[in-house]
Amino acid sequence: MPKRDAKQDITKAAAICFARNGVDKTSIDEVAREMGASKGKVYHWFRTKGELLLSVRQQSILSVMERVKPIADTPAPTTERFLDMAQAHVHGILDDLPFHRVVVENLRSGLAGATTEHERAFLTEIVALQASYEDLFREVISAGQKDGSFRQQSTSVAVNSIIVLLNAPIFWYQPRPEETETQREDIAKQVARMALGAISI
Amino acid sequence: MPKRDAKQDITKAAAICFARNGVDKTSIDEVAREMGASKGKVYHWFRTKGELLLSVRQQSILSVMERVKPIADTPAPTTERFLDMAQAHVHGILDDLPFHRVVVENLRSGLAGATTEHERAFLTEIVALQASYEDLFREVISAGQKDGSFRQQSTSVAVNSIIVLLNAPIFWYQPRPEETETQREDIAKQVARMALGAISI
Amino acid sequence: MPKRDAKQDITKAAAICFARNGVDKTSIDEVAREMGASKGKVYHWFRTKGELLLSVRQQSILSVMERVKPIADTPAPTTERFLDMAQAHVHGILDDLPFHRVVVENLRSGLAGATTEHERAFLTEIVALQASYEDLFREVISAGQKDGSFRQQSTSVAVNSIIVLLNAPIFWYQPRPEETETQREDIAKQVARMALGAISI
Amino acid sequence: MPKRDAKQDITKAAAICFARNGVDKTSIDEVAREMGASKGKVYHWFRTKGELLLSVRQQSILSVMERVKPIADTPAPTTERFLDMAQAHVHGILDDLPFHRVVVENLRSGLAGATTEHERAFLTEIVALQASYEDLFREVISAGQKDGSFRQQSTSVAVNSIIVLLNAPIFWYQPRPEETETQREDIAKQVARMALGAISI
DNA sequence: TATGAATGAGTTTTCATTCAT
DNA sequence: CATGAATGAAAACTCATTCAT
Repeated sequence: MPKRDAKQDITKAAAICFARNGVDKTSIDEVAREMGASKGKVYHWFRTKGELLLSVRQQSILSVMERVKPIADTPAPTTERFLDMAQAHVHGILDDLPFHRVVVENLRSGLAGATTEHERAFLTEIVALQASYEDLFREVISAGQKDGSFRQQSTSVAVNSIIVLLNAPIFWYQPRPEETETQREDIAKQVARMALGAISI
Repeated sequence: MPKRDAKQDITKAAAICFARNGVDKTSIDEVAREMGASKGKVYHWFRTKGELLLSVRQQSILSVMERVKPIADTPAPTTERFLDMAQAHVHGILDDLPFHRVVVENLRSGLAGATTEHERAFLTEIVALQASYEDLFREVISAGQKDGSFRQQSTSVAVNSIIVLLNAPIFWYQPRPEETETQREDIAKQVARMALGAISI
Repeated sequence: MPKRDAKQDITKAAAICFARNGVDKTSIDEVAREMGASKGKVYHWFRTKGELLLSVRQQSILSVMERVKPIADTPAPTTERFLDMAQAHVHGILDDLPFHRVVVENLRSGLAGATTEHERAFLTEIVALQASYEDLFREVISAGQKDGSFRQQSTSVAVNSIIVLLNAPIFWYQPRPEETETQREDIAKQVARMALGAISI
Repeated sequence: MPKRDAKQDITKAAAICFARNGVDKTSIDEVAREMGASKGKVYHWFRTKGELLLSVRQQSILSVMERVKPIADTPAPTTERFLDMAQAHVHGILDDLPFHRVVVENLRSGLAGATTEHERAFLTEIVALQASYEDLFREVISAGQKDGSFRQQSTSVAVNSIIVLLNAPIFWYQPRPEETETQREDIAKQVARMALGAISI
């Protein structure tokens, strides 16, 4: 099995378990059981539990970025561009809810718990990744403020708050068996529209 | 010492510890040490660690409600009323940051981990309290939608999202020693203004 | 409330709790709750939990002795006397099952756990009481061996074994709501008859 | 090390400790220390302390059964067969006294304390094993009642009482350093003889 | 006499991590 | 690469006991 696959399988299993019971109530044994392997396999690919959590976080950022970056690179007008980016973000959240829930619930423990040299290096990398993701929004908002589409205000506060707002469904969305696709579409549209309103003049 | 005092002292110590290291990384021993008492005292007043967390959550809701309710009861126009409520909420969050951080980071564990009969009863009570707090916002938003101040959209999604947005500083605000008061004022104003924009026409 | 009553009430509550969940799984709090009092009351009358267990044991011996001694003092022929004593013993066991169960299940812990000076003194007293009870059977068996009614064999082994046999219902008798009186009568008769057979020629 | 060995080693160490101080006064740490291993090892093989106790009980039944079953399968006349079975049972008890003491002292706690799903399943298995052992005596006693060797009486009461009687040495036999073998022989003979008398015409 | 708050030692259990195979 | 036995450091929780009221 190539390196990538093994690591991704484990990361996915970890995300599922972490989302189900919380990081601290999930044992490595449980993660292994989730993917039908033994504890040893997990430790073969990840040195510590913290590294596993960081891996989940990395995946979470990458998966949303994959959707948002292409739109950010578009030359569309700021308002339209922002709206599309926001909607793509919410869609990404809704499509992979457990993954993102884990991350949001463990932002701080990620910062505090990185004890190993290895972990710290990994964390630095992820923080940079997160920053580069936030920059996508920083840029479009900044541009909108310059061209008069968006209100003049602290860009930092705006960017941070907007991202929290776009993550909001994490806290209250309960996937239902029926008509999920349309529902998600509606939620994504509404939340993105609210985000636009939050920064518009 | 009357019942209230002991329980409140313990709850406060717990909030401090939970905020510092996270709930799972905090031992009951540490909570006891924080208030210069013995582990036994904590267990005399709270049967489980989960009950202690619920107590923190209860205080958190009550303290914000105390600030917001009087404004909600005001006959001011919806837009103005909403803006003031929102600002009061953010202010409450910023003034007691650690307390509220604990709660937001552990919303789901509160739901999943309530194993004891006692805990479940307590949780039900708190869920009702939280619902009654959210109703303050539900009502003003609903009123604004009727009188044409606010956009027509799902009220549930709007209320839930707005509350997450007002909680946003939890995720990024770092209190600094200097000029905190003005800073907070500015942040509260800006976030409240963004919230208003998020629902306005 | 006179001394006797308080101590007896507590002893009875303790016996009930001990029989229900075992001595070690019963807290003093539970004993207090059983009689609608507070932990402090128990500790006012008994210095340690071990003393409480000894008190249960004392009551157990006294209550059976009360039934058996009058018969032992009778001048009836050995065979008849033994049979009546045995039957009275079994009856006593069945009438106060929980009490006696506790004692039998904790014979050794009574010996090992007596740590306090006070407890040791109490234990000595109870061991003497138990010995004097066993003597009732020792005497009748001994007499029967001399007059040719009972088999010649080690009297110690005989006495010890007979008493265990007479206690046997402790291990398997389950009181049922219906027709208990006749049932008990039958069991007492049969077990007593078996005991007689065990020592007869 | 094969599975069997580890589990058996732990069970044996547990039996020794339980017999020495009682189940409740024995910590898992002590069991581990007894066999020069770590607490973790015990928990690797047994999920709970209760399961460990059940394992001791299982061994206890199996070891006596091993001695008695071959005799029960013999075509000897009922009286002789019963006497030999009884003697074998007492011998088994005396040879492994601590083991059997543990079991008898904790018969009920085994029933009440089985909380885990796993434990309940194990308990069911053991109850069946115990029943099959008792059946050996039920059958010979029943046969003796039919062929006129034994008194007509409730077979259940007889079987239960006889087994308690055969276990009696548990309560009073103190192994001494000198001349143990002959002593045991005598005790086994006498107790078996008493048991026979208890059911004979 | 009785109460119940407080203590702190002790117990079971869990789990990340290591390592021989 | 993968397994799973073994370790040992926590951590939650219990409870006998004390003591001020």
